Amino acid sequence: MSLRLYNTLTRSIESFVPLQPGRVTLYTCGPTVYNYAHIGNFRTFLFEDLLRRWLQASGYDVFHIMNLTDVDDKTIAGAVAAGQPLRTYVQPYIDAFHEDRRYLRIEDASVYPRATDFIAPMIELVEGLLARGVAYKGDDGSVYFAISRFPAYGKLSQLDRRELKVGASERVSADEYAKEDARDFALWKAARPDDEEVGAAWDAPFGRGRPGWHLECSAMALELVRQRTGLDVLDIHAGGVDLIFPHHEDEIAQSCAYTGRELFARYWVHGEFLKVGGEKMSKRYGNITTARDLREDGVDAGAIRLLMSQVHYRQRLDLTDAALASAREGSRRLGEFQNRLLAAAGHAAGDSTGGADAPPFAEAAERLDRELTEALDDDLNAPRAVAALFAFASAGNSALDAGQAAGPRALAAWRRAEGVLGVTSAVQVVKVGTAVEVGPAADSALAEAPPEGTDEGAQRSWAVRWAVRRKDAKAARDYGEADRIRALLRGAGWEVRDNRDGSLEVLRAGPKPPH
RNA sequence: GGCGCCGUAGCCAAGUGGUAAGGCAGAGGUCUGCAAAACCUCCAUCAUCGGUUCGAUUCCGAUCGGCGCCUCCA
Repeated sequence: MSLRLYNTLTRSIESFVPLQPGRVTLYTCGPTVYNYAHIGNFRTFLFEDLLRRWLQASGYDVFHIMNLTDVDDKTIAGAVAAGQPLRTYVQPYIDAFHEDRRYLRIEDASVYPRATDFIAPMIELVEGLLARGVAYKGDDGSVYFAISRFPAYGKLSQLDRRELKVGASERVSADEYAKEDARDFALWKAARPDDEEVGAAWDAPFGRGRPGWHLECSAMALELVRQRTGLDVLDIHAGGVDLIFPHHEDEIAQSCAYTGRELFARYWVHGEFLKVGGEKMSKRYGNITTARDLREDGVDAGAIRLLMSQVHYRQRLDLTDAALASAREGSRRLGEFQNRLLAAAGHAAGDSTGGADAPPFAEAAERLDRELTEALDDDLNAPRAVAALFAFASAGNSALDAGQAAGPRALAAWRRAEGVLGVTSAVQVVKVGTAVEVGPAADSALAEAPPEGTDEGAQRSWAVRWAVRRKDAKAARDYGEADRIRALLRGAGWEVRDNRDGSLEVLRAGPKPPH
């Protein structure tokens, strides 16, 4: 059995077969960089990251394109308001996007094309459409796509089965009057003073202006895929469900009218929304949580990824404090297990048994491999994949408690699963007694409050020193003092743990320290 | 008005025509000076009402409730 995906184009689950064996071209609609992306946006990017990782884990060479929309109404409005050139205005948001996605462990796409770097291919595309007679120049100087001349229009969103509500859009833009049909969309927008002011206007044979939103994706996708594979059809195109109509529908119309192909992308996959308090997270509702908000709260990306992974990508997910807390705890547990497994398997590798897996581990590993594959191949059923990971952790903890040896087999299975899911929190464990971090100041005056700031080293040093004091108090059977110190550490987010072998450790679950 | 989605234990959630994964929380237990961690055990009949079926949570219909899209929108 291999990967099956729900294809919005056919509204059914299909076996995934790429155009070229072993290679996949994947295009995902990226952020419009006029602001910080919120985690609703990132839910989609996270689902695409899972798709990307699973394709790679399945052996495919994936060419992943994620565009950055740096020229549209919002970026231009922002640049005008800030009195900056478009490219200048947008740069901090591009940087922030990459920072946020790295925090969330979203793998690098192969390329991140910026719309303003692809003006030439866009102009070429518009010229092609004009030449084919499916585009026309309106009275306002803009160029529009004529839906009536592209019979396949509406296939993706099943427009033929719908009836557009009259006046569903409150906005009646000025260019309505320039179009032949109200549903026609702009390929190229005639330059306005604001566009000129921020450098968002380009000369073109059909008039000075700037690209329409839909055009950007078509032009960049076609250009990059042609460069890479020589083809003019994508394997997979992904995005959020709200892009199905009109964005993706319009991309299909432009691209197919231009290439003459029946398909622009062979598989269209769409992720559902993230909701907050029952409502869609949207800048419009003002219920935004950004990735950086969560990071500042000390949330490990593993917890966020777990939260998202516990709900299927085609199912809406409601973000609540309880759900996040639940995911943090689960992710922490996985992190603790990972620490144990790594230590055990690392130790086993050097011992006389040759590092072989004890039967319970060999069995658990085989099962995890199988269940992970079954789950993810089944339209990326991450909830089931995560369940398999938890089952492995439970079995592994149990086996470790029983003194069973973990070896390379168990380690490989864990790494494969966690490598795709990335749902484990980093749990810092510092063994106390090694004196490595204690230093000469161990018995000098030590502040009861943890050090200010985010210096991990200072935090850890502080915790270790107190832990050493507690160790001494405990050795002296001064349990009152030992308990007081534990409470002190707990208040700063550290837990003290006495192990069975008499060793002592302090640990904390949190975001990965900056690297 | 059109198209569509959802309603599973305290919370989140997967799934199946033959009596329901997983996570969090909770209860009891093992271990521990006390904890923490880990492990073990316990904790649902799947919104309501009809229908089809030997049998439905799983198919069909209706009802109630929540939500999304219909050219800004991940």
